[in-house]
Amino acid sequence: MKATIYDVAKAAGVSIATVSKVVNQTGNISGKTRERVIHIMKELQYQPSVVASALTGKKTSTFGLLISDLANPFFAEVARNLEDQAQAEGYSIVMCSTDNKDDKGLNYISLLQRKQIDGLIVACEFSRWPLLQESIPEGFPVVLFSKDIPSLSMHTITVDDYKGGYVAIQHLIALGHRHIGIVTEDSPSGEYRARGAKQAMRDASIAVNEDWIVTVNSSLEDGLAGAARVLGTESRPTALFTCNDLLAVGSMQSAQQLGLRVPDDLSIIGFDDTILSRIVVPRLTTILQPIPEMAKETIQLLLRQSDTPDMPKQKIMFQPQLVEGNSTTAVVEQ
Amino acid sequence: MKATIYDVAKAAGVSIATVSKVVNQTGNISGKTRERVIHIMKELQYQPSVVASALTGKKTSTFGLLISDLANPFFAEVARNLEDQAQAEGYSIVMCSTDNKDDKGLNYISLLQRKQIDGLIVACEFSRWPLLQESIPEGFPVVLFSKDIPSLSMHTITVDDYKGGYVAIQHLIALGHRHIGIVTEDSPSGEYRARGAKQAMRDASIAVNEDWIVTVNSSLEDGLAGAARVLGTESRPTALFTCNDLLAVGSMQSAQQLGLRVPDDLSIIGFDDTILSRIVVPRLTTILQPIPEMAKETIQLLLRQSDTPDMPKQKIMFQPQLVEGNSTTAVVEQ
DNA sequence: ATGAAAGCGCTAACAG
DNA sequence: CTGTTAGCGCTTTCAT
Repeated sequence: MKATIYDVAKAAGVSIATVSKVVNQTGNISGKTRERVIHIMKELQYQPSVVASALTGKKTSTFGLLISDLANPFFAEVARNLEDQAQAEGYSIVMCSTDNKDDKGLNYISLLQRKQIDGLIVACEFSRWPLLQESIPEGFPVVLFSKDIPSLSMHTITVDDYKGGYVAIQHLIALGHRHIGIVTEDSPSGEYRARGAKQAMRDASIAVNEDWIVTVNSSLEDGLAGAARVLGTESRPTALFTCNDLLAVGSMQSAQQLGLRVPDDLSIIGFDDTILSRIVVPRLTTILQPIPEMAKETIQLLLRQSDTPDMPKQKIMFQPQLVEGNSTTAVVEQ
Repeated sequence: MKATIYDVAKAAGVSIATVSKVVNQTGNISGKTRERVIHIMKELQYQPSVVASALTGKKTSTFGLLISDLANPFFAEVARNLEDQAQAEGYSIVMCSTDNKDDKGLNYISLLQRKQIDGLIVACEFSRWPLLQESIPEGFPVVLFSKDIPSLSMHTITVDDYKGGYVAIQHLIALGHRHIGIVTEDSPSGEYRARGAKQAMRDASIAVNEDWIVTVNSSLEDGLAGAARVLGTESRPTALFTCNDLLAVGSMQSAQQLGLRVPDDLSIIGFDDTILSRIVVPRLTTILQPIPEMAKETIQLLLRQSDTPDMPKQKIMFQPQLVEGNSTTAVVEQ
């Protein structure tokens, strides 16, 4: 059987209160007894039970993560970084893929609460966001990761999607492109990105051609099909901005199928800078989200909420960053 | 405050034992009282505390997963599938990336034990495997996922790596290749795969050219560099078998840099069938691991171990499967 | 500086 | 069919 605090107390000839104090470094314990207790603990390989201590109102040192799909490279990277940061603070993370289904998400939330997690990171979509808000007790530590739902009163870590879209287009414009298409995803961040993109075009007095703007789901196939719709138009654009890397890769494949060379015949710029962008040839030009920093801030925000339950809600927005690959190039003068 | 079993009992005018019984569907409770209690539970939004019940010796309904690197697409997919299967059984998973570092792994194991997880899935490497064995109590549910360490007495779920390598080479041979290189990873499964590959060559009376066999770490760059070493030889092979998809992609890039077209000048076959293989052009021919089935069996094995602690150790080996992409083609007669 | 004792929320005999 | 009660392993006053 595993050793308990009683076993240690008995073997050390002290009370369990004393053992508890040396474990938690609380109260006043003489150097001698501390030594002795510590020695015995080693000997017995005593491991304090998180479960028991959680029952007395202490932390479980566990966070929950609701994520769209762990198998998606972008989210996998997010999960990995969150875990690293949590681990550095002595926390572990229970990860839950919701596929952006409200009921799955709500089920997980209820389950995680029963498990008494110390905080929740939401990195998935909800079709009815208020449900989320309702199912979480007031004052419970939560951070919305990488999505900003203005109607929700919650701490939020995002990248500036609008700016990201804007920067992407600026890059294309700087390369001389005047005919730009957009393949966007049907999601809040997708919208922001597209909106920023359009604004950049307007600010440069470039016509926004609605025929060159398509909204699709987020899969390779959708990217391929979406790009095909744009590229199949009579007068196709010379450059394409896609709202994420997966769509960008799909678009590259579409271009190839149509006999268009990237970047010579068509420049493509993606978003996220996932591993995919490094895999494809040519290396994708894309907009990077500073995931490590965002993850760090997320964990810190969660931690701070535990100490300060009624902390004013923060929205922290990180700046996206252009990563130049080889999928974009200067437009060739006709 | 959250409602406890006492609140429910009081509101329903029964004892906590009764409430406990209706919650756990144990004992005999009259229909009427059950109804009433259930009603009150809803009203109070009562959520039984997993922590408290775990303290009385019940399960935490939580598994731990030690994985090399969640951000790696292959492992991300493994994690996702494990989580799905666990979720279907009412379990959640705490995920821990170890980067294959022994100390990280051991730390996690100790932490997870303190959290009283019900089982552990090990999907990472250890340089000193016995450490693993030692740090886990006899009879504690564990499954080794996708790695077979013969010296360890543990339940194991693997794919037949040897066979996978064998099949890969058979495929190349069937296409007429007689000059085959291997880019393998420095890991147990990598070795099995390479070994199977060599055997297939011998069985077909094909010379195994050691100059065409390189062992590298597992990264895109390593794949690129490794392939370059092989392809740079005086008389390069017409086909390459790489021990995983990442290395395959790296090899494709190397081929491209050398001006070799895939598959016309060089056939490449990978291993794992990750998302990467679907991303690249041409679509990678690769050897698939049936991850969903493996994940399912893993969870079941964990579950069964809880019921039958002294269950005889099983090693379940799944069959790999060839997925034909466009990165391999018949060798052109000179 | 140390210990006794009362809980934390729940389960499981054991009574009734 | 329902309730009483003794823990589960730990934390935390409050005494000593």
